[in-house]
Amino acid sequence: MAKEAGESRVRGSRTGRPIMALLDLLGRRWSLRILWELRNEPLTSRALRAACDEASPTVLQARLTELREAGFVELGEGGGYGLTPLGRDLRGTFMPLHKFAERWKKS
Amino acid sequence: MAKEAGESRVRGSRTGRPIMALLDLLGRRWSLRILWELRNEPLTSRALRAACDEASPTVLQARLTELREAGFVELGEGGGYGLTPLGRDLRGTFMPLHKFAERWKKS
DNA sequence: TTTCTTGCTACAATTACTGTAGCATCACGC
DNA sequence: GCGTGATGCTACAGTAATTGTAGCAAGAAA
Repeated sequence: MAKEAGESRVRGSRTGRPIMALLDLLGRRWSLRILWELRNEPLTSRALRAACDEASPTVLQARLTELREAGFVELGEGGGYGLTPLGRDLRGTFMPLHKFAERWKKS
Repeated sequence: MAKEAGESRVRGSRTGRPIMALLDLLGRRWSLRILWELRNEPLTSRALRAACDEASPTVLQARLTELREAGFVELGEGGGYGLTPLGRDLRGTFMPLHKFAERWKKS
């Protein structure tokens, strides 16, 4: 699907603004969750699926492909999905969501 | 759908962990985009729709309802949707996405 | 009372996702 | 070599979510 960062056939905005492409990609089902579950260590496709409440392998596979094409996730040589340096960069930007979620719970 | 923060019938995880509920809510189509478009000022439902590339009012309305129930968005008295204090708090946590998106584009 | 704009809904068509099953490949123990 | 188990990944029918278009009721002007 998306082939290069910030361009290409992205649902919604086609203005080329990378933030739109990013919001679109992250707004697909399981995208955020996958990045979240990979935040600490790489996981095999099956471990990842278990972490994602046994979500359908069909979507997970689709999301993983998209996230790989986006350059956020990679498949290690010995198997197992992990974050790329760029993916770790992205992780850094939404790790604060964790603390926000706690604040949210209290409201 | 969701009625209170961090609980209730949330797709995916039912562990009660608020981060899961948050990732699920934000992972629905147009959720992130709506919050993004409201980041600066309140918008009327129609202005919001225009900002969201004329997305279907059906989904937008559904997302707005969910985001309102989550306490992130509110409908002002004179009309127009805006972020609540909690919503502005949330906005703060993913505003860095903008800069990340720029870095991403360059990769 | 006509003409806006507002928030919001109906509904059929289309797309996305789910759940289950299973394949091909590789490494291991034997 | 032959089973056993794990890996990444795919097929496919059923279900749920989203799209696109049209339109409604209420309020504010004019």
